[in-house]
Amino acid sequence: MESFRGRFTNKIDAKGRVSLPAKFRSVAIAQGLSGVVCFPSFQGAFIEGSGPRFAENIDRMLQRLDPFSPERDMLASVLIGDSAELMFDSDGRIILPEELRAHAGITDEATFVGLGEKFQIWEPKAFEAFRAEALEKARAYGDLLKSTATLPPVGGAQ
Amino acid sequence: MESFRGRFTNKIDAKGRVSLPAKFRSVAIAQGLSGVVCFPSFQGAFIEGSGPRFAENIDRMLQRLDPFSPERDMLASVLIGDSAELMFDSDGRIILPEELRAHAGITDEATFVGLGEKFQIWEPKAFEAFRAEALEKARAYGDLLKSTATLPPVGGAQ
DNA sequence: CGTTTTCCCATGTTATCCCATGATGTCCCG
DNA sequence: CGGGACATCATGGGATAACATGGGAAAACG
Repeated sequence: MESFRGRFTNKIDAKGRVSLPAKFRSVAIAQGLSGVVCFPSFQGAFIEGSGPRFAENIDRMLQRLDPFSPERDMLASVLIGDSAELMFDSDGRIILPEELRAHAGITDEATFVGLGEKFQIWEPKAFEAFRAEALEKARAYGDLLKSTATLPPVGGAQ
Repeated sequence: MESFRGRFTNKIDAKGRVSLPAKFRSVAIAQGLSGVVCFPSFQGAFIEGSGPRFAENIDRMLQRLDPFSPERDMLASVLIGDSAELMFDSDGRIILPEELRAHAGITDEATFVGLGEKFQIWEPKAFEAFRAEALEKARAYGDLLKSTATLPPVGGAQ
């Protein structure tokens, strides 16, 4: 499988370990890493995650900027300094660092949501709320879809 | 791991020793040096650090400048003259020279921030302030990435 | 010689490895 | 079509290794 797909809620044990869903695991491994790269979203209270390929793309984009420019340093300290490469153990589990758990309000359970080339990790109830809201707004935004259908595509989702 | 990633705050002991984060250590060793190269930033009160690879890259960048220009001399005096190759001891610790600590205002704790090919060393509170600013500006700077990218947006779409 | 640096060891904490269990799902064969 | 053997997976626990940190002793330096 080549992209992160589906939704899974797993428990976090006393040691802070949580199983990365097996299907996500195989995506990361197919990209050449026995682990995933995670960082706090600056869009909301959840964690962004991806395989090494997406993470390397970010690195490469940053390297196009001048190596000592303030812009590069600021972007990198947010995108890389706040990120963590989480290798899974022999059973496919990862440990979410304290800062990431705090950012997402995660305590004893985590919801993994596949989004294609990347995925998100949510506190389960927070995700439910987000999803309900998204569903509600989708109705209102439905018009937008029609109206943009004839326009060139934007950056967004996949 | 091939690039410096994540953020770690370690203590400086009475002898001036501080552990280089284990993950940074393995990056440097993978580049062929049991140590790191550090020099004062000319952008602010923090220390720049890297493995040997990026350090050699800096040399190359300097060599492209006019050899007798004052600009080149000034850059070189900071990037090379003020730089130090800090080898880690048998436990993976380094000693930050007095001038570097003074430049960054570091006393008893140091925050290591991975930025990909290089990293920075900050006084913890100073970094917190910088990070708050960086987070604020990251969205604006995000355009820099998008415009240079043939790739999907980084911030996390929604 | 006294000061600083380097090496070695001790310790507590945290992460990692290894094995066990139960639950679920898959496949094969009757 | 049904049932059971087997694989996969999430989860838990104990043992082990890695790491950050502190301190002492030996070595280098001026």
